[in-house]
Amino acid sequence: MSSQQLDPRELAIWGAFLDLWRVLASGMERQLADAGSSGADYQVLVTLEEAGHPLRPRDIGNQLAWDRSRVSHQLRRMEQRGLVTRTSVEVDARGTLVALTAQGRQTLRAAAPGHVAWVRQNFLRHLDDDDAEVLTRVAQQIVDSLTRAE
Amino acid sequence: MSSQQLDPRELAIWGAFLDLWRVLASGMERQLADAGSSGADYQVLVTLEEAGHPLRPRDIGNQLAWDRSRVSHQLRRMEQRGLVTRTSVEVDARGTLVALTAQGRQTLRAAAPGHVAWVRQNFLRHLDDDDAEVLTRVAQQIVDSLTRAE
DNA sequence: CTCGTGTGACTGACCTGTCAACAAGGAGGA
DNA sequence: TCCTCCTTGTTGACAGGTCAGTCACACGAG
Repeated sequence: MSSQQLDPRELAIWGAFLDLWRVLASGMERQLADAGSSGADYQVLVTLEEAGHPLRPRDIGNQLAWDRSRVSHQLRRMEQRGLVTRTSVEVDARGTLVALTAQGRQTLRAAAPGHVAWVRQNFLRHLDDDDAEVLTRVAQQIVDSLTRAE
Repeated sequence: MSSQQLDPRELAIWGAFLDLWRVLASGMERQLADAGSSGADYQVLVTLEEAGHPLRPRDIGNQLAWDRSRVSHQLRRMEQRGLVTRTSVEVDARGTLVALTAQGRQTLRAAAPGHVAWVRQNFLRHLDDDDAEVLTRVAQQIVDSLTRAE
């Protein structure tokens, strides 16, 4: 029942999931690279575009569940590449406002359709309604459980 | 049918999966760090232990689906930390043999039970037989599809 | 034999992510 | 006011990963 090793049935499930994880991660990253972006850049760009207005690093971090340090490093790199700007004008003197540049918006527009098509083609297409229900329910349950446990 | 955005139903599925991915990755990495290891170290240690004898970097790479460069960097770091040794004695003069050290074996023994328990507690526990069947089937199908497409 | 091609492994440059430390600004109570 | 504590954001050091380039060797065709 609780040995030191996963039994074959457990291993088949967990191994299949790990393989899925690996090929989806590398495939998605490759697709975004072909479109001139990257996973991290894309997530930040989408977050800013959907908000419709400049955001503080804190809000980006909350949205993506990234820690402050990661957000800061990522924004510095994206600023150097001309995708976003940071301005310190703010009510809270600690704060920074991060805004999309024209180039950032254009990078997002160039990458988004291919990304959406990739997700449909390589993930959603393989799920019928019942599969999708199972996957969504299980995923939410695991996320809830792990999030509450923190 | 094929708009530029994911519709709400698609987004619920894909978003749930991305969240699952994120919490499992960070949780698993944290658990292994608490046990004195890391995801990359652990995979290499398990591969070597299960083989039961020293392996060549090529074989480790094939087993884990890592490229040669990644394997080489990882082994260099693990050798510096005393987890493995590399010896150049070999029939094929290009080859290297990678072996576990006592410390490597001990690190694995210290990490394995907690890792297995973590996978059961945070992943397998949430899947009944039907869920597991759906997940395994879908994962294999997606992996096959993406692997063949390379 | 030797030439060409493929394989095994390493390295350096560079990008990404985590952690710990830090600086500096708010916010509230004694 | 002053003290304390929390929040925001940055940075440096480091582990991890990808990519391109390099070197040595293996091996079959001719």
